[in-house]
Amino acid sequence: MGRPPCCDKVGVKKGPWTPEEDIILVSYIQEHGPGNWRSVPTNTGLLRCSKSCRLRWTNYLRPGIKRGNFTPHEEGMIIHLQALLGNKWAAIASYLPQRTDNDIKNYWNTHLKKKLKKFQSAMDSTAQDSTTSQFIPKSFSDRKSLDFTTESSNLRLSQTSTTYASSTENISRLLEGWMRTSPKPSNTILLKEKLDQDNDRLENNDRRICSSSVPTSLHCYRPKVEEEAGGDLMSHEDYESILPFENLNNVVWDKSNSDSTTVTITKDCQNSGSDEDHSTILTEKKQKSENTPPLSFLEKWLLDENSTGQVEEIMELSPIF
DNA sequence: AATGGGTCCAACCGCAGAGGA
DNA sequence: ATCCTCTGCGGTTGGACCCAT
Repeated sequence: MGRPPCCDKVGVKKGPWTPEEDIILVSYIQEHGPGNWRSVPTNTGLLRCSKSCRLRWTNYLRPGIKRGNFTPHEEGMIIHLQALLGNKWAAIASYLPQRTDNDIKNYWNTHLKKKLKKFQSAMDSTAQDSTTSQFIPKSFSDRKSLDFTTESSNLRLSQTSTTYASSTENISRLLEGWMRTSPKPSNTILLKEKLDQDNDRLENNDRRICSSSVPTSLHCYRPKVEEEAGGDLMSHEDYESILPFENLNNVVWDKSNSDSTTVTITKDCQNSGSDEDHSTILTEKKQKSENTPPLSFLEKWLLDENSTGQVEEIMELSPIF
């Protein structure tokens, strides 16, 4: 009785996209802008369903997507945000605007889960003789789906790009210029506005975080740089400057409430010239679990921009553990 | 060189929510 | 209120690739 799958029509092509298809899709979007995906296959002659076109654009062809290896800092952010938010990849991706949720999800499933599992097992093995196990966030230790494979996934980190992957990167680069001058898509809203809304929600929600308070799909409302109308659109620099975690300089754990722990993460907005409205990037009210410390050293280094070396160190999981 | 197993990731699937008619 | 379309999201998978034998 359910709706038939959207892509099961006869004649609808599946499988990897070819460069020719990408060019057709990109050309069409250059002309009409993203959106109204239903009409894309019809108008372009692409033998793809609308959903496939949207996904291809969102995950690969859209300008501003960073491909290639994740930096240790990005890894740390993903690990921390995953611990905070769970598998809310879109929400996590909103804090890494250059990465897609699909990318982050894949990276988590293929790399980080294993690393964390190794880390956890290593910590478990030393838990008997010390209190170090308390440093593992409960959110990590509760993860049930972590698989325990210990193969050397790092060896494959650099293998990813195929020739065609680099060609899509080139298409994205080409589009960068277009995005700077094209009219604003209908679904684009100001990031500032969005953050204000999020902050308002946070205020109204007793400054506690919930999944809906996290800006989702930030890509969709990433402001255009050098927007023609000027107005209060942010510059690219402003936009980058308010990215959460980029300049974290203050992490406050509020334990005043005995039933919960609230962490408020703030950053300097030195570049934006405004340090009040957007300074509170992420406020979380975590349910306080039995022995979970409010801020483990692990979380701290994840949040500490200057701890990249430590991130790499722990990520490499030296035999010390 | 052949091949079999392991790994990775691009793409697909199915569901749910939003919004309009 | 209901239906339909569009879009977003998270989970899953198939094929390509790598490596050891």
